[in-house]
Amino acid sequence: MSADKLTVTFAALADPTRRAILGRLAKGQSSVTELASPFKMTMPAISKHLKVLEKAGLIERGRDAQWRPCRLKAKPLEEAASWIDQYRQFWEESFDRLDAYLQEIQRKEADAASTPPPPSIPEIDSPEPTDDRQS
Amino acid sequence: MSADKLTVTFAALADPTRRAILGRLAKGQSSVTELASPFKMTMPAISKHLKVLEKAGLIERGRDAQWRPCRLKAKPLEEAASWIDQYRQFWEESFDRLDAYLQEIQRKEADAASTPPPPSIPEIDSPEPTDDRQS
DNA sequence: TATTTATTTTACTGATAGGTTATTTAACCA
DNA sequence: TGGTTAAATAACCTATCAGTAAAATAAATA
Repeated sequence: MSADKLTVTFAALADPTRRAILGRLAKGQSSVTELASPFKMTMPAISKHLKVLEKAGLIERGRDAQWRPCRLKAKPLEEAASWIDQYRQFWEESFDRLDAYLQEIQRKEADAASTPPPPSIPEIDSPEPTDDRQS
Repeated sequence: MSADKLTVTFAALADPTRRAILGRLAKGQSSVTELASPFKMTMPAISKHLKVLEKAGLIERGRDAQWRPCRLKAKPLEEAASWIDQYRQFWEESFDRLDAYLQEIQRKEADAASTPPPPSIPEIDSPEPTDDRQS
């Protein structure tokens, strides 16, 4: 139980309905019915989506009489953003060329066998090789 | 078929094994066997993860004799990063207080009924209310 | 050509995700 | 109190996911 936070966060974001709900909540808190209105799905379906978002810490639910106002809690997005940001260099143009070059070097060295890895490839804080699998 | 790119990207990232694979590839291209080595799972499992990453455009596979070297292609991460970045204001401290204030205002106005939405809440480019559901 | 190495594909399994309808809970209102 | 509105829960269905073992494919090598 309890996969790591990044997994839960990304999984929550991997659904267009849930992303749209977050988009709506960015404009201010909202009731469940109001959140549901743009969608062609039933309330229980929305309720489930909200539960996923809540478990990911992306929303918080209060109580106002019979309404359960939802509020955006963007903190987990910070973690997600900074994980992704590790890779920024890889999508920036200038790096792409350097990358291609370094990888070519690396391939040749591998062929020639031995010799330590190329000079100083911008090294990424290896996202834990995750011996973490589910039983 | 073909859910939108963000969905596919986030879904690909919502797995620690796949994130670790990307982490490994950030250090340079790698064969499948090499990628598999840190994990306690079988080759076909890794092969499937690679297929998910490939379909998300996060890796590219070449051919070098019997090896299929994988390379990181970080472009989709850019899109993901900029989607998340819409919410940056919401996790930054200074905004949290403003947000709480604006949401309180908004709640009171809702109670009083009528009157258009509060002044100019930092508005987010509403991530499509996604009539997009799967058939 | 036969064998080995690297990888993918196939066929299967159990668990989970996303949706539904029907029912229940909670709070307000007449 | 009884009725209405808001939302959550339960029970169910189907599709997809993450893994497996076994077989097939592809290329190098003896």
